[in-house]
Amino acid sequence: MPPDVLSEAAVADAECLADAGVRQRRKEARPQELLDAALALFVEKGFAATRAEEVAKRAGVSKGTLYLYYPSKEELFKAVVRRNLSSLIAEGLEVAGSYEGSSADLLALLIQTWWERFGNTPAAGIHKVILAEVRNFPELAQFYADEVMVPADRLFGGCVERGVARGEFRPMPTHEVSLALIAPLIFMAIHRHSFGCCPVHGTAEMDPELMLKTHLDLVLRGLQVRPDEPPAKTHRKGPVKTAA
Amino acid sequence: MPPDVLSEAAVADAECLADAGVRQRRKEARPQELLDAALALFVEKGFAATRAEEVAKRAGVSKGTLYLYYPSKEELFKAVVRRNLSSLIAEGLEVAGSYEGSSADLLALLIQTWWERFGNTPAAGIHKVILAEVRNFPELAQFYADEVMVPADRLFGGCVERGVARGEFRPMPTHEVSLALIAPLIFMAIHRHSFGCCPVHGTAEMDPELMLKTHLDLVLRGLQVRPDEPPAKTHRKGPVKTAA
Amino acid sequence: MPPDVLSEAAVADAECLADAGVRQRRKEARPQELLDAALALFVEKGFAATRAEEVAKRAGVSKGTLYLYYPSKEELFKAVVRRNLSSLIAEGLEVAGSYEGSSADLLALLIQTWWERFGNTPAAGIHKVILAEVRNFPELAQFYADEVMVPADRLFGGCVERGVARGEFRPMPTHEVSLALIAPLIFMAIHRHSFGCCPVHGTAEMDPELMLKTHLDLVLRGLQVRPDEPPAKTHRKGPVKTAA
Amino acid sequence: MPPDVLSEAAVADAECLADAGVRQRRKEARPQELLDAALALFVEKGFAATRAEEVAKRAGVSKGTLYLYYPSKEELFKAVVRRNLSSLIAEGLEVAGSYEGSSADLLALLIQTWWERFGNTPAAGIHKVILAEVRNFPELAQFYADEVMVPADRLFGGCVERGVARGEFRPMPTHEVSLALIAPLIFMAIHRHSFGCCPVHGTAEMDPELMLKTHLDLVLRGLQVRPDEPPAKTHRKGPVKTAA
DNA sequence: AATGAATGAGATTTCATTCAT
DNA sequence: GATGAATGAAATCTCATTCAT
Repeated sequence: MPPDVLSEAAVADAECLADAGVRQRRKEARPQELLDAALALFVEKGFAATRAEEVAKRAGVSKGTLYLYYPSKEELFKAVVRRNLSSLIAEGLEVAGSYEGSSADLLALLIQTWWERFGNTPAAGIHKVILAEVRNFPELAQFYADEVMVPADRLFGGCVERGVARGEFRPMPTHEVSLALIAPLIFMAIHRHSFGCCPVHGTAEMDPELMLKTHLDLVLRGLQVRPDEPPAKTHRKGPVKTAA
Repeated sequence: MPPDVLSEAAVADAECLADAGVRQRRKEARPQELLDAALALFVEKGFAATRAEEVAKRAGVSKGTLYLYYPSKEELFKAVVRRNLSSLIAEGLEVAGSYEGSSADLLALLIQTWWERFGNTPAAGIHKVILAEVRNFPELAQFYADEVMVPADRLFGGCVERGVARGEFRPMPTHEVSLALIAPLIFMAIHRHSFGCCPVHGTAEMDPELMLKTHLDLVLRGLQVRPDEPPAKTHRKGPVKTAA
Repeated sequence: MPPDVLSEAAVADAECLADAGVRQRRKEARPQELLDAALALFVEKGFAATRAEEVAKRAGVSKGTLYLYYPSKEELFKAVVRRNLSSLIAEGLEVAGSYEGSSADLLALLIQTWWERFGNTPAAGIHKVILAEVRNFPELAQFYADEVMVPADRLFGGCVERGVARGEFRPMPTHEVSLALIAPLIFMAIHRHSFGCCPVHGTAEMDPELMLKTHLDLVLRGLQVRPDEPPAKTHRKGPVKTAA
Repeated sequence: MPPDVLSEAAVADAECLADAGVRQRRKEARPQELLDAALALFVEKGFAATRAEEVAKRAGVSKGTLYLYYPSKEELFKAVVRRNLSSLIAEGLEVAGSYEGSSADLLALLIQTWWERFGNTPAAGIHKVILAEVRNFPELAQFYADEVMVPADRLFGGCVERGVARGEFRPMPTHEVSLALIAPLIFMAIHRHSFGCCPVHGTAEMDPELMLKTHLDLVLRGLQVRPDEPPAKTHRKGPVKTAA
């Protein structure tokens, strides 16, 4: 829907005789304003509990206008997901591709970047919504897998393999390590969007920076070949080497 | 009139002991049946998207009957949480309390047990629901923190501290390590309840057992003092050294 | 649930062969107990807002038992009305028939008696319910007219006519005077059942006794022929002269 | 069904092309249309027995629209009460304030006006509903007392006191006289809304005008000082003398 | 006769969506 | 294009009534 809607809008704008100004700017900004409003609300309340009218109000338009741009709440939801996740991975792959330093440093950089650019961002809340609602929107599953899970696995997994190939890391099951790397990050992001807002008695305030550092410390040390160890032989699951 | 009525009653009473009443038995089984149905549906669809009538139907009763046992959908949900989570931690604490072996083995045992008794169980899906909807039900936040998060932190954190105290583990920030330990487990559990059902193209089938082993391998190795290292000084809450 | 009921039943069962007593007595008392409970609740909450189960509980029986005696809530309501209104008038007519004193004294006596025997009694609340619900139960209209309105009119109207005939009262439209006599009484009774329970700020506490006396004083003085007046000619249904 | 709605709609249709907003006009008319529909139904069936959807249908709108204007049935009811009762007393007090004639004539005027402007109007049926349901809506009690009972007492009571002060009336307990004055009026109004619709066999058709005149005649004659009487000393709240 | 678990029609209320202006 | 009044399907929850025990 977005593409043709937008091009139609462009035509309409061209016909718009006099003003072409404020209105113009606003009209083109509309979809993004609506997606931003929707993201914020979906992340806060979830899909079902977010009312369409609220999204419209937060975007500064009326309920009717929302439906001018997105034919249903469900389509709006999908558009939010697409918009916010699709561009995520490219950047990471780019960074990884041209990196020259040690694999440990690369992993540290990727994780730090992920956190700054995404985990610490409202968009990270989308994971919460996806995980929660994917079973109610089965078509999202494939989308999420393609857009997020597979690339993330490739990114982090690739980095692990690089380390193994260069003799920096022990050979380990790539896929599983990749998950062990990313899971605490996503979990922490989700957590902050669920509990972070209204702090709860008895739970220590979590410091994400410390958490990040600790996690990285643990995993890198877990991955790295110890000075005293002989480089292990390859086996397990084909190309992946086990530790012991 | 009275005599025969009463003798009839006596006969009835006599039979009463034998069958005790299908009705009776059903009545006693109801709460569990309802909780099971509710758990399954909440986990599948989330709280808001689950209709009360659906829960009733799955439990084989009518809408009205559900409300005979739980006064509202929200109370039903709390009952589900209580029933499925509250007894979990106690057992773990007990095991940990009397354990004699190494801290690494204890952690391995706890994680393995957690997975078998909970993570690999429908009840693990509750985490998904809680994370997704806790902001709409603030009282649940505290409830969940008290019942689940705090005890879990105590259990795993305690184990880490034990290892540090015994010189087996490097000194590290307990709370953060605890989270790094548990996050991948919960994440995996949630993931299985979101995506596990309808497998998605392009994603490798995740093998939880391997994942568990790998995660444990990574983290334990990350925690443990290296043979060549001098036993580090205790410094909790201090700056953490990165492995690299 | 009421313990006395249960223990009583237990006792009855124990004595079972011999007694035929308590149970019997209870069974015969049931309808009245149910009607009393229903009266109290209907008067307090109205017909629609009274739940059948509440009536049963107040009568010390189970919901099912209520339906053993009355086939529906509606029939129960009618039975309550019948039971509580039907015997009201007879007594008054009896008193009036044999009275020897002045008509003013007779009216005073009737009104006082009405108040003591009925107006000041829970049963007076029925008027409230009838007036409120008669349009939802059209058949009650005729019943109420026959059992209450017509006899009351006859009682008080007859007394007025007696006074007129004996030259004590001015000739006035009997029916209207009768209504003017009874209306404040019923109104006061209803009022006490509506507002009397939870006193309201700003309204003076009403003293029913004083109200009664004042009303009687006003009306009797309004009715009675003045010493200085020539005894007026009878003219029912003719135009009524205003006092001023 | 509602004539006003239909005629308005017809007018609107006629102007349709030119106008700039049937919708607008309808929107402004809505609250009154809804209140009228609600008044009619509440008076006919009572609060609990009136379904919100029925009110909407009678006002010519859908269920949802009703809730656009009033957030709950209870609020709708309060709005009906406010709209129909709150402006009533002001007018009376105004009339009374500037009146120059005798107190008897003033009372006659007030009562006549009350009847024409209110008692003989659908709004009078509200009294029925209030009395019947006030115990289920305790906050209405205070509202009704403030808006209706206290002002009415002040109006009529003030008039009685005026008569006493000017030597026209015997000194009597103001509050009680006030009630004795108003009670038959309200009672009659309620009665007409309960029984007036479907006439009942055996009860004389009540002529409200005659009833009003008779009541007024009785009470005024009861109140007024007799020519042969010495003007009594003031003694409020003291024991009241019976006429006989 | 008595019970109370079970039912399901029905009431209130919400909200995604439409459409006249 | 933009609005927001209007709609009605659907969800939660209640309660009169039934019926197996």
